[in-house]
Amino acid sequence: MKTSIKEDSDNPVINIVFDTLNKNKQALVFFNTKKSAEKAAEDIAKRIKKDDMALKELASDVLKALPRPTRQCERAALCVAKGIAFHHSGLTSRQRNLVEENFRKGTIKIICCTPTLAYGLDLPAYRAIIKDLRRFSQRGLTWIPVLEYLQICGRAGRPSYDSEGQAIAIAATNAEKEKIIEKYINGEPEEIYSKLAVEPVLRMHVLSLIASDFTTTKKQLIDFFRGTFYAHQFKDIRRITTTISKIIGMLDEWEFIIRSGNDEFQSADETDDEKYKSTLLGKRVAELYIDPLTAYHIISCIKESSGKKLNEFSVLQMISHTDELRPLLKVGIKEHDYVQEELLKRHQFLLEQEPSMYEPEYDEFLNSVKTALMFDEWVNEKDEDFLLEKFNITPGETRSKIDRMDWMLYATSELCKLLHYQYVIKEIIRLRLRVRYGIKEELLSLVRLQGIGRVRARMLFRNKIKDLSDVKNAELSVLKQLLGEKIAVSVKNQVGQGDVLQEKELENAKLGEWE
DNA sequence: GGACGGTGAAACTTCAGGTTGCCTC
DNA sequence: GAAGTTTCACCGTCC
Repeated sequence: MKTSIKEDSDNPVINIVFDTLNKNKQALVFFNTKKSAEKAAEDIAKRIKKDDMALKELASDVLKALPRPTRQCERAALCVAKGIAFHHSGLTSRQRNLVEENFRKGTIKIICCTPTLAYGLDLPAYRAIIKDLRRFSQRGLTWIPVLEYLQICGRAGRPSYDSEGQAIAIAATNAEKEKIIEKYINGEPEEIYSKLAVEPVLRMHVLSLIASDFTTTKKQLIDFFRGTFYAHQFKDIRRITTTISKIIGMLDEWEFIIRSGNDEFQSADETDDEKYKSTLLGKRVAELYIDPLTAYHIISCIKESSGKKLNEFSVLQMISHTDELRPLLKVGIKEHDYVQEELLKRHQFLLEQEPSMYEPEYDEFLNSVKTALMFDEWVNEKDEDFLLEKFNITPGETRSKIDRMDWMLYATSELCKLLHYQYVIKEIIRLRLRVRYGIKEELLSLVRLQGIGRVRARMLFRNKIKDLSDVKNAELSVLKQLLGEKIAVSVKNQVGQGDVLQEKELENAKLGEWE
């Protein structure tokens, strides 16, 4: 099928987008970076003159997704006001939902996005326009997999909305056009490969198989993996057996499992009868669903901490330096000195051995320090806008990092409980609440109230209402002025009935017990 | 003559995304 | 590898 598109601009994306708009249809445009998705949305929005009340309201919602708008919120709102949006992991979840909902309603006509929108969403796009088929990787710019290309094309003309759809790939040169036709249109999708033999993945599976008593001997363990897709695909169980041996050794050394039978774990045939049992600690690690290596890292750091000075940076850096927090914030060239200076100030609080500058892992270590510094600012009540300017982390990414830090702090507190590290548990629980709310210590008691988060708690505190008894003593009229009628009444009820503290960890974390 | 501002070329920098625990309304 | 951003030299204008 041939379609001709008017070329009003030298930018093919803009031409196709306006052609789509003229047909009164909607489109998703895929880019390989967040920046280019945002820029394209802005370029398109600038060319649209019309104003629409509904869109203006929507733009204001997008702008107000955070207590203080970031420059990203401002850009997003300006685009949305013209019916154009960008969509990537950096948006807050509220903004993402607004964009998706309004695209579905037809209020938003065009979304410029990264591959976030390629998976799982059913949207009424007539066209999927693919601007970039190459993406930066460690080997430079590489072509995206055919499977991903097909996934993106599948976004156009969803059966629930349209009877047909178009996928348009943009080529910069003739050679690129040939390549696209050959690789993506006439080519075959890649084989799917099992990633089971990768150590971190296997580590978690081996421990959980043993912890759940699903496999209790080496023979059972190997039989289990013999039945997996990995074994089916590679027809070679030897490689996986070697990795399993290594992992069993580690899990044993870290005291997550106990072996009995043979002392040595050499090859499959000799020691088939070796039996495994998880320790209490190993069972908990498996239940917490964290990488055993992470658990070991945390446990060794906490062990090290006895007798040492400990502060929030200690714990934040310890957790930032785990696989679960990846990808970490990258230390840019210009930030190098700043991060190192800050590290020097906090050196005594480090729980792990600092790698030498000349070791390859030093960069990742510095990244973990930068990530910890970002969390440190967050628990000292810096807002998303500040974090975006200082650490170049977008609100959406901030949120996802906070959620993961929250989960890992929970896991850490559970491990400490099991190991009877009483002196750190309370600190960790307090820190977890501070991370969750983004608050300093002094607001901890106020955020225990429902409807009170970092902003309202700070407002109360500034007005000399510093804890629950102050809330109790405060005039309702004063609270109403500060919090609005509904929340003021609810807060009063909560202190009156005294049944606010239902959450178990909050119960444990009662201020009195902390000191 | 010097401060200031505009311009454009060159140098520099950076680059997608996601699941898990547990709890409560 | 490409696009966006920063830096810097150069030039013209104004006081």
